[in-house]
Amino acid sequence: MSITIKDIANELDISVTAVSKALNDRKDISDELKSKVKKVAEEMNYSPNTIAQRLVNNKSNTIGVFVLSRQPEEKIREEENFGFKFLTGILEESNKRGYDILLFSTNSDLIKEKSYLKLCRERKVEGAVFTGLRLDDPHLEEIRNSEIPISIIDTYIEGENVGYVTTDNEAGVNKALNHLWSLGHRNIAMVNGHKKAQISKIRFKYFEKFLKNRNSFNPELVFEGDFSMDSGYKCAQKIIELDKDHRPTAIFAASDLMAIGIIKAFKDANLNIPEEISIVGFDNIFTGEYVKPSLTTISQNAIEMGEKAVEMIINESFRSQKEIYIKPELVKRDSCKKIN
Amino acid sequence: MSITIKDIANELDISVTAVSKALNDRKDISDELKSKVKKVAEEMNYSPNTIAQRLVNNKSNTIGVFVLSRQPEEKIREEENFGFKFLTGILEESNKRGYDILLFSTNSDLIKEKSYLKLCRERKVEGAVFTGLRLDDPHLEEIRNSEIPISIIDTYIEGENVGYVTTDNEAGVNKALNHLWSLGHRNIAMVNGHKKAQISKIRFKYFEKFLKNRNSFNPELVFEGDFSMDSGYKCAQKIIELDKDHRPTAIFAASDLMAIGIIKAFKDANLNIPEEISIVGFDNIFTGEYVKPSLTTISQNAIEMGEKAVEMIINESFRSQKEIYIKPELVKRDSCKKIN
DNA sequence: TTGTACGCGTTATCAA
DNA sequence: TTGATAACGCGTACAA
Repeated sequence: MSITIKDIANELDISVTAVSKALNDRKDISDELKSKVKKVAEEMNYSPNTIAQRLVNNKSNTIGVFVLSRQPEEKIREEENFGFKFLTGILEESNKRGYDILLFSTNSDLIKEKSYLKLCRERKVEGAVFTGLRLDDPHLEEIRNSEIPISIIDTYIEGENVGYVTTDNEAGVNKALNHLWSLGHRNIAMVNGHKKAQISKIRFKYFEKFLKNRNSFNPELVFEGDFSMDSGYKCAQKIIELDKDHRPTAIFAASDLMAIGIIKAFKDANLNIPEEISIVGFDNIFTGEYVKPSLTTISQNAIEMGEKAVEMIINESFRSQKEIYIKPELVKRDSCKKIN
Repeated sequence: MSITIKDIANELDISVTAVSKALNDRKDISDELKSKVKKVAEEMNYSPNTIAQRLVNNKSNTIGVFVLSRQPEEKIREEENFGFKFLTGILEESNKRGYDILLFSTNSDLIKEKSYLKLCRERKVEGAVFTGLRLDDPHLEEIRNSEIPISIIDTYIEGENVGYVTTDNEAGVNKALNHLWSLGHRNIAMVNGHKKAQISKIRFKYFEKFLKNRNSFNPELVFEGDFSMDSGYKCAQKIIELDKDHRPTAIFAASDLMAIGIIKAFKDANLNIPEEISIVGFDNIFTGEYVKPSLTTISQNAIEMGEKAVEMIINESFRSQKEIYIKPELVKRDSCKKIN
């Protein structure tokens, strides 16, 4: 049994009210008593019971976080989990502001039998952050109607209490394609993520727009992966099978993992990169710098995205701004080459 | 204001006690009432208030997790954070067993002004998992004397309620060195982590033992890094500066990040790997497969380590076993070569 | 300035 | 089988 304010009150032979007030530095209590109480509390190694405080204050000071996996679940054990990148920002921002982070896993029974929102409501979290939310998630409608403030990274959902933090995908796609275009590429393929991720649709939209504006869009050069390395590899194989005439000179991949898979496939087919084909990825994961050739990519500031997601929930003024776009950067490395 | 059992009681004109019992499937209540209550609860979209439940049951069902950074803090934003690997295991195991995960960040003010244990006590967590705990941590003594069950990944601390989960470092070091030894290497250097990490000391101990047993230990070939890539790079520079006669033919690095830094340094000095020198890392991070040459390394099963850390806390029988060693594997890739 | 009494939402005890 | 009451630890009107 731990020490409570009652124990302190008994020790000093005063009321629990006095102790509570003293510990909370209320001004309707003498400095003398304050210091006496604090001293004894210290001596007795008292820790306030947050649970009781939360109950009486009707405030949990907690934010729920759902790190779902963008990639297929069976692969997150091997590959870099991009979702955790956001977590760094989420964590620091929350703790800095005095909020606890309650973290939920993807494939727990918890989530399978209870909805995200039920988990949140039961714990009285004051907000929730989602990463990796898919469009075929069974609880989407519920999120839309949430009475709890929610911010979702990389998935836009219309809803009173739902905010959106994402990379400025239009800027990102344009930076990638501008880079390729300026290198002379006119025949550009896209290896996209799966359709269950909204960013796939969005990135495709801007991809299409960019090339259509330049009369260079070819729907046959759009391939669907699932963000994983494997899927990139498989899409690349299809590209390799194309007639030399129809083969694109460059590929824009919607994730670095897929880009790495693509590089692998080309290597396995004894085709050199960037000589045979140029590749641009998306994410700027750590590994991208170390593949051969090193990967040109669009860098997402995942940590800042995590921070903003939290800010949006906590900060009232922020909540009026329900869409936040983080600027991406083009990271030039060696997987692209000027066309001759 | 959310719905409480009181609201349900009013609605049905019965007592809150009856509602509570019905919702908890107590057997001293009629099936008829049970189903009636459950139906109404459903209709009213009732969610139990976990906070109140926890207060009255005096059970938080929560585990605290501290992901501290093994690498220097300023680098975790760029480099792969190995700590998050453990998190996957911790999360799934906890949620599976019905426990919530409360996650704390490294450099929050929270941790700076309050001790880890104070944070835990206030929140009444039933156990805590630490990763990346350093030997110069100011709260070490407090952890040792913790009244709350604690499991620490990769740092052994003697203490009534303190458990230890780690890779079997002796096996790991031996696998690495046996591999090099069998390739003919006799002049082997070590690039270790900083001394603030216990695994550094342990890995060094077995490194020394292995080579002393074979009369091949040379203390001048032991270098101290800090697990980061930079530090590996710098240690490698020192090795490169050595006379050709004294230069080792192989390096064992205590982390893959350092190993990658080493590879970089050698490349920058126009020295080929594995021709000039063989390298074995530790961790098996994702990137290791993609550096050139790909990195031979000792694979840690971080996910299993996370799971065990949680099991140890929750499972009573497990807690009697306070040390758990997870088997590492040698992953042979291209950074080692037979000596001629 | 201090203390009494009540309530937060829930469960447990015991009486009806 | 059901319900009144107390309790968990704390904060807060309001009274003293």
